[in-house]
Amino acid sequence: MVGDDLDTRILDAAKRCCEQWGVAKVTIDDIVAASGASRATIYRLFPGGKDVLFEALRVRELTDFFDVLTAAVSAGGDGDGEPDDVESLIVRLVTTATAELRNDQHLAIMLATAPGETLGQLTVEGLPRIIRVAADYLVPLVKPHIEPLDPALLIDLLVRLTISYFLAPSDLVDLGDPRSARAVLRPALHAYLNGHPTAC
Amino acid sequence: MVGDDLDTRILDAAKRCCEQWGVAKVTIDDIVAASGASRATIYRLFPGGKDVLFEALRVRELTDFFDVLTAAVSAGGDGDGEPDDVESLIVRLVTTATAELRNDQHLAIMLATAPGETLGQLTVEGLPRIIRVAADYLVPLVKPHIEPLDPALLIDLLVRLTISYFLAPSDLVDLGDPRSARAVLRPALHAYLNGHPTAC
DNA sequence: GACGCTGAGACGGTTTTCGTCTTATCGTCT
DNA sequence: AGACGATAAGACGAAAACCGTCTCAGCGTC
Repeated sequence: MVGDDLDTRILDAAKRCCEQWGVAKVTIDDIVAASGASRATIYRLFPGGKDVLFEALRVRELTDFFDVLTAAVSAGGDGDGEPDDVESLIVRLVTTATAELRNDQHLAIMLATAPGETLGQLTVEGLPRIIRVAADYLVPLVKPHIEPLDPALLIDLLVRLTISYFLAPSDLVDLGDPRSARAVLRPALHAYLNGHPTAC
Repeated sequence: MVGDDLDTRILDAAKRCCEQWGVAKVTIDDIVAASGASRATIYRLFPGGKDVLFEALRVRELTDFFDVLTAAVSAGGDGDGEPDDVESLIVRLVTTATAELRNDQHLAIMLATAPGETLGQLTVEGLPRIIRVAADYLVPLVKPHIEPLDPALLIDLLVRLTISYFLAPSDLVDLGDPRSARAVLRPALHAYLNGHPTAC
């Protein structure tokens, strides 16, 4: 932790400050105090101040998330020689992502201490980026299985569903459970693959 | 909750703000927004601003605490006709107070989100007031049993012990457990009653 | 209708925060 | 050793946030 890069140290400090006070209440000086870096250094590494810094933090959190997700999904291929069918791949993506969200300590704290800010990042301002990064990571994974259809649309849909069921769990569906996830996704997925993208 | 007194509404709002951001980061405008009261009203009810307001909040929390404590201890008198011996009374006080501290949701949140501030209120700046209020409530309870000794000294001691064991539980003592509490308190109590206030 | 209480918010003064800049220190490379 | 880049510390003026007070309008009560 101590020997990390300077920018990592600063982002970690910003993350801690965030958890304590919420983005809105954190000042650059708080991050200076928490990171041990000097004000000048912070502005050199993140020119633009708080906005740029927290933007960088969000990007890092997001890529970390998808690094873990893709690693877990790739490693978890059952036989790991023969690729599974699309449906199994999708189910594994969704269930793993759901589990990762539910285990995310930082996210839980942020939702508890600054629900407004955090919900915004998950559902409004932040959603386009989430979908973009998700596409970067996951399109290559699913594309070979569903060509020639557009994989980006599928990912877009899955991201929205996963986040919605994470934020507001349903009595009828549990996307953390492979059985339930498969039951929900199968019809939509087949419709999609047969050229009838789900209504909406 | 809505029909409460204005000052109660404002103090409740201040409490919520506190839990979210810690006293240091809360502004009058935050409390205005959270309470629905206007800035003018807040300054009229708490002339002096944030300091006075949070002071009032601490006093309220404190008196609430001891209201609950004395009610529980009084009601919990085993036969409730014949008064117990001093030792049993003291043990009941300490165990009940410990349980109340451990169940205090607000206190737990404050200790988690603003440990520095909160610890200060429990151990340094705030301790004199805690002891003073404790004395107001508890001296009448114990005085009849230990006259002609000074009950204030005993209360002072018990407050400090209870807070210390709450903040830093020991492997050897559990002041939430009557058996353990009695074992710890009996020797000190007897020494005190026999005119040898515990060394220190 | 007069009166008191309250919410809304304007206002100037103060404090905090920002973003830049300078200086001193430290480690590294030559 | 000496030059150099990176960094911590913190000074500085400008901008923003915050404070405490004040006015005013709305609303219920007498």
